[in-house]
Amino acid sequence: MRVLIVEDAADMAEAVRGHLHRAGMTCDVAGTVAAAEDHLAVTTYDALVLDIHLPDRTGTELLRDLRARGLRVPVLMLTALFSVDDRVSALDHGADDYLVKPFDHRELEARLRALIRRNAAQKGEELKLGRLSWNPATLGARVDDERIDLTRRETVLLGLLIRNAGRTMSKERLYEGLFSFSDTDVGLNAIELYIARLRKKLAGSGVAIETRRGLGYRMDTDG
Amino acid sequence: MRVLIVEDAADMAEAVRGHLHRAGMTCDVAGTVAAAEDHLAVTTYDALVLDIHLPDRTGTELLRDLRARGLRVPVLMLTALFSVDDRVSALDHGADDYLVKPFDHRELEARLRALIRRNAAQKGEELKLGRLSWNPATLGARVDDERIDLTRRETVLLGLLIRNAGRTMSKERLYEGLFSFSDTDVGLNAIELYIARLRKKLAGSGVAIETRRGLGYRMDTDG
DNA sequence: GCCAAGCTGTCATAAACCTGTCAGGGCGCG
DNA sequence: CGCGCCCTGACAGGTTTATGACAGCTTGGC
Repeated sequence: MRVLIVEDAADMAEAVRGHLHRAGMTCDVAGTVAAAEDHLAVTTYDALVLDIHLPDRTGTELLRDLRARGLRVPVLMLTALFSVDDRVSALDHGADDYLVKPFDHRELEARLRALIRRNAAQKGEELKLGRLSWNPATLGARVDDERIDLTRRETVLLGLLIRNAGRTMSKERLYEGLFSFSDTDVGLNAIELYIARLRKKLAGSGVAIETRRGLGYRMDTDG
Repeated sequence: MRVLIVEDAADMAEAVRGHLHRAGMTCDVAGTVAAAEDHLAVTTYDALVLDIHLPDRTGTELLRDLRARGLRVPVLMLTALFSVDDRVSALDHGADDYLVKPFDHRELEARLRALIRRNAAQKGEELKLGRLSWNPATLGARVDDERIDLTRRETVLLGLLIRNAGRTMSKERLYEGLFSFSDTDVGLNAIELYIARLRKKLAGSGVAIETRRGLGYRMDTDG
């Protein structure tokens, strides 16, 4: 769950970030459209929270550009105006939902979750590999019918690997998925650590995490 | 049991909310079709109580749209008119039941419960797990044949957990099911509290509520 | 109405355990 | 062989969860 918040009012942005973070989402903040585009060029997000009024350009313009480029990431617009025109305009430009300021943080969270879930549902659930299966909805992993308990980070890491089974994931890519920019100063070593822990818990599952020296890791059926 | 009340007369809406609340249901109120749609976009309800006459559009139109979208949530219509036409019209548009104002609140509650039960019946009744059983219709819980007394919130929480037995439910998800938007400022901590209380009452029932740190809670047979 | 009983949710404190660093050693590749 | 990358056990924080005590509200009985 990685979310980009595009909002120039620093206190507002921080408040939203705090709430979503507590809700288990990883958040980055951009104060301008330019900054937002920089983030988007580098990282893949599960959703955007987008203010309409920004210093350099309007959020609507950013949204239109994104859709023109074929990006289908869920977007929730924020607006200070309660006007049907604004709402229609936002939805016309490809927003998935909108919210009028001031809003209840729990409502923002709930709607965002709904958007992300809706989006994720289209991609299909319950991934399997060898005798291992993983369900992103229930956060459960099983080998045959026996459950394996994973911690939060292990769960995220397994998700990244199994969704890209057969492909080599660079350590940096995994790092990005696992930690947000605000997780200050976590060493790359942490990835190695979680790979090791995951390997231990996945022993005998018919699935292996191969090390590809200098390139990254690849999950695949073992043997 | 989460119910959305769509009614523009505030006093009427509040009265209904009060009664259903006392009957152990979690209620949200929407005064317009637009507001109702916003709620529906965010949350899943077990039933709708829908007035026909609303400020922006008619309840019938909302109902038709819902059915067109394939939503099969049980809907009980309220109408001030005693007219066979109105009744037929409502049922034609996909309402499951209707009630003519003024009505007895106990009747509303009974019919609503019947609708929910009918809907739940399709999904299978009387949930069992270990030596614990829970009846969604009567909201009663038993261990073997001995009844255990649960408070309202405990009942709702048990329902959420047992319906999703074996699945990890995030604290936020439980929170959504347990508290409505009008329960202002209830801390997430409250979930932990009710988990603790439920665990105490469920001791020796063969059922355990496991903590998955950072992820949520999971109910399952213990041992 | 009024009172008692019980349900609710907050707070503070303690416990549990997840996280990430470090360091020592292993292994592959040039 | 040597360098650099990777593995992994142990450990110190730090964050999340558990739980008892308490005050405000509701509810139901009288």
